[in-house]
Amino acid sequence: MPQTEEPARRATAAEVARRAGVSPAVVSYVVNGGPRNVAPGTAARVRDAVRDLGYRPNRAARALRRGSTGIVGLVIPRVANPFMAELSEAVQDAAARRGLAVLAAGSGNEPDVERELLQTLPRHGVDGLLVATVLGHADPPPGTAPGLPTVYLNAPFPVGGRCAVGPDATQGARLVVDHLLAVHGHRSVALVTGESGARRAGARELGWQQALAAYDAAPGPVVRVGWDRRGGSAAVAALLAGPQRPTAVFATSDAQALGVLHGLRAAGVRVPEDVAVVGFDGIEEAAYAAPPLTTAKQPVAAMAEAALDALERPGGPVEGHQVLGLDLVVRESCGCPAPPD
Amino acid sequence: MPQTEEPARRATAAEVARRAGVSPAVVSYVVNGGPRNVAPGTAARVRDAVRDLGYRPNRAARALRRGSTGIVGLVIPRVANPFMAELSEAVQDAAARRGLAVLAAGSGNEPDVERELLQTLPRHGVDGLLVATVLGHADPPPGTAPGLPTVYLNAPFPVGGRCAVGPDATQGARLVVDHLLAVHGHRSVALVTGESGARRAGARELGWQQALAAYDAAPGPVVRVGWDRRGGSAAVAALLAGPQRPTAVFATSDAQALGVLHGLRAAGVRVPEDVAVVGFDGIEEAAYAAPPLTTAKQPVAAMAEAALDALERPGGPVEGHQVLGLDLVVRESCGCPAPPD
DNA sequence: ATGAAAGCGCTAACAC
DNA sequence: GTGTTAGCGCTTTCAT
Repeated sequence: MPQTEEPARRATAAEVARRAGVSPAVVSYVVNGGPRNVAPGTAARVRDAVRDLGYRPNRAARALRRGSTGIVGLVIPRVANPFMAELSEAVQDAAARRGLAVLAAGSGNEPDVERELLQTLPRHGVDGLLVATVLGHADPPPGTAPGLPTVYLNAPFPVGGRCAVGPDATQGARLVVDHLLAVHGHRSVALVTGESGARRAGARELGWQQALAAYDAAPGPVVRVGWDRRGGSAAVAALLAGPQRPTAVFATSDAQALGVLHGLRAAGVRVPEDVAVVGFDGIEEAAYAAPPLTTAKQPVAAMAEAALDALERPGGPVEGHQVLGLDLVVRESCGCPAPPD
Repeated sequence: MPQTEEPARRATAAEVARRAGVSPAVVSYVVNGGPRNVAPGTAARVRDAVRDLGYRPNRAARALRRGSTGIVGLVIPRVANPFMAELSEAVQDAAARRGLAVLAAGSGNEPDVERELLQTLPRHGVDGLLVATVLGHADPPPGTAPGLPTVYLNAPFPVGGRCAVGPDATQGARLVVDHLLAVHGHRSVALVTGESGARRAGARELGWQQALAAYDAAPGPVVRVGWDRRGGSAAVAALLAGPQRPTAVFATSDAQALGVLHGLRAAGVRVPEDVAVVGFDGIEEAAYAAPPLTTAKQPVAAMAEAALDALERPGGPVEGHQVLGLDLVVRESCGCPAPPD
């Protein structure tokens, strides 16, 4: 066992100070790089002592004293929702770059649970809160602890009186639907989207309408289902039952689009030959669908950065709505050819 | 604005005490239900004051005093890994039931980052650590902070000197491969698994070998690739290139299996007609693959519960390895018929 | 049954 | 440039 045995009990700043022959204040100055200067020699002695003792500042004490913990809370519907998982990862990465840790909590899509999370997370001493809802952001938004910096993430619309960042959902929707119309000549494009009432559906729905309008195409059938794969799968019956079957489908989330693909396959309908399908989100899974899904990719990394920027802004996040553009990712489900090997 | 305006600054125990006409000690007794008794009338007054003031104990102060935070750390490779997302969700749910919060951090599959996380997470004041690696658990395991309760999650093998809980990976692998052999009569089953050196591959590989041996079938080709979809996809070339093409493929993760499906489709090979494919993990996505994937479902909820039980055990987690069984989930990729509608 | 008071470990204002 | 010291808000021992 050549390994140096670390002390079971953690060293305190006072112990470091004693060992370095200085006062605890100086230890603090050195560890935190301020607020007062320390002579180079002294600082070196302190750093040695810190190393020798394996000293790590006690987070709780620091938090108590400073009133901040270096932890941000993240409220999402479900981590197992693939898009939310990718967004979470982006948030974690961005947070890690800033020396912040992320306390994530899933609401299970339950507004009540979400409301409760907004109460309990602050109790865990988070410095700020990132709230990403699928259900759509109610107006007024559910109250977060007053005084706790909060930014709404993945918000397609402004959130009354709050700071929000999100995708330019209308632009993204227009992008994929326009592709269907312009490149593949579709004129009957169905919409598969979330339960009505969710404001989030609105922005994507609007993009679909706008794209259609630009080509003088009448809106195809609209079917409202859950935001997940199961919802998309369930939508297929309605899609196929209508008087005239649409030639293309725009699903407002990739999960729904994947469900649509699944349902279509079970029904023996070929994609893209019989019906073209496009999604929205740009999750990794979409690239591995059969056929690979054409979709609009959300700028998750940029959204995460923007949200943390807003959260860390001195003076707190400022009311407003920052939207980021999406990119079109063309694959085969729209009817485009597979890329040459 | 009928809403009661909450005070911007949080109420302290002292304020509650003043309002209830008692001492801070009594507030603590009431809030924590101990360690001393309080007269019912007094307790009621305190509870009223707590409600009126919207009092929430300051976590940092409590943590400082008690030396525990109610936060457990979770180290995973990537949240965007679908299986890890489902495992995370299970951990979060189980933790929430116990009043614990989860601080999750992804290592991006980098052993160095993981080692670093094991150092930094404790600094954030977590009470315990759950470590779930894909890379396989090195022996000896990377050192966590001494004295910090740690349990290895998703560990298919015992972790030297540590507490570990994981799937009975060998049994799970046997389950799916046996299905291929017994029900569908395959005798040439290829293995798609992770980079060699990862001990985790071993358990699943062993199950494959055992199932084959039980039927006197020779081991099919083995191809080692990354644990993700891309790995599975990349494995296809090797699978198809061999002297005699296997009639079935066992991929040791669903992600790999999904990649195999993708690669096979691109190569124009039909599943299950030309080649059967089975996976391992039981992620939601598998149900929506084309064709829907037959797989072994990991008991994520039970593993999460077991891990937290171990973590919370008075006296700390105890060395050992607890394995939980998997269930066979039969779908179409093995050659079984689609369930009647 | 209740209160007074010490102190968890750290930071930063203030004194030298 | 460095030391002294007063708390941050809470829990809990000890005294009443």
